[in-house]
Amino acid sequence: MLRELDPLLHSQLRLGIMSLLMNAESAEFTYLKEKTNSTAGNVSVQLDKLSAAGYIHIEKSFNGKKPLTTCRITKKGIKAFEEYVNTLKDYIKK
Amino acid sequence: MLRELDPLLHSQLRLGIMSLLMNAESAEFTYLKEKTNSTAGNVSVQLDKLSAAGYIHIEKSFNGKKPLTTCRITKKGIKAFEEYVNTLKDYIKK
DNA sequence: AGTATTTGGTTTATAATGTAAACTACTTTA
DNA sequence: TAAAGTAGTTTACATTATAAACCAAATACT
Repeated sequence: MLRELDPLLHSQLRLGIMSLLMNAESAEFTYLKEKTNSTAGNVSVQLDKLSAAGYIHIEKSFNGKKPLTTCRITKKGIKAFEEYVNTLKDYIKK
Repeated sequence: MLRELDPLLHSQLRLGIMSLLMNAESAEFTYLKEKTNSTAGNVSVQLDKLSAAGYIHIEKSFNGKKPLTTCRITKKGIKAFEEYVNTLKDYIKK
């Protein structure tokens, strides 16, 4: 029987963000927005959800006078991502 | 930049159904319902969507007097599934 | 100097989607 | 013959994703 896929990760944009954060020590808001080819509003909402779940850590600071949002994946986030990938493999294997 | 994931396939239940159909010549409604651990209503709706997209072919017949719904993946469905998996790999690779 | 425009976001409203509950039709069992 | 089971479909609701609208500050025009 097929196992459940973590609904928080099974969303194109959130999965994309998590994927990028798995491969970088940290990433800025604008970088995530560009790489996922998404809108600022959508990225903002999804970052909040990932943060609320404890999957990422968000730090808000300033680059001179411009706001700067930096994101990092947490240990919990890494574990969740890896579990998601393991479960997913059952779905996509031939 | 991350590519788009076919939204028709990026749904737990539809992906599960397609995964099962990729690995079987055909499958009955009740089999799909059990393997995906889903409800009949949900399976019915998602089968219709996959069928409307031309990803599967649905045949309705009778097993004696009981209705029997049999599903088969189409060439288009196989292609879409394979493309989905290829795109997805960019998301889940480290 | 005043006013567009851009940057870097957040909040909110809407559209789309998934899901289960309710229903249909027929069959089997008590 | 009434109740329960099988095999689904339809419909209504709740969740979700997404973009539009908005905010605050900085920079660029004229």
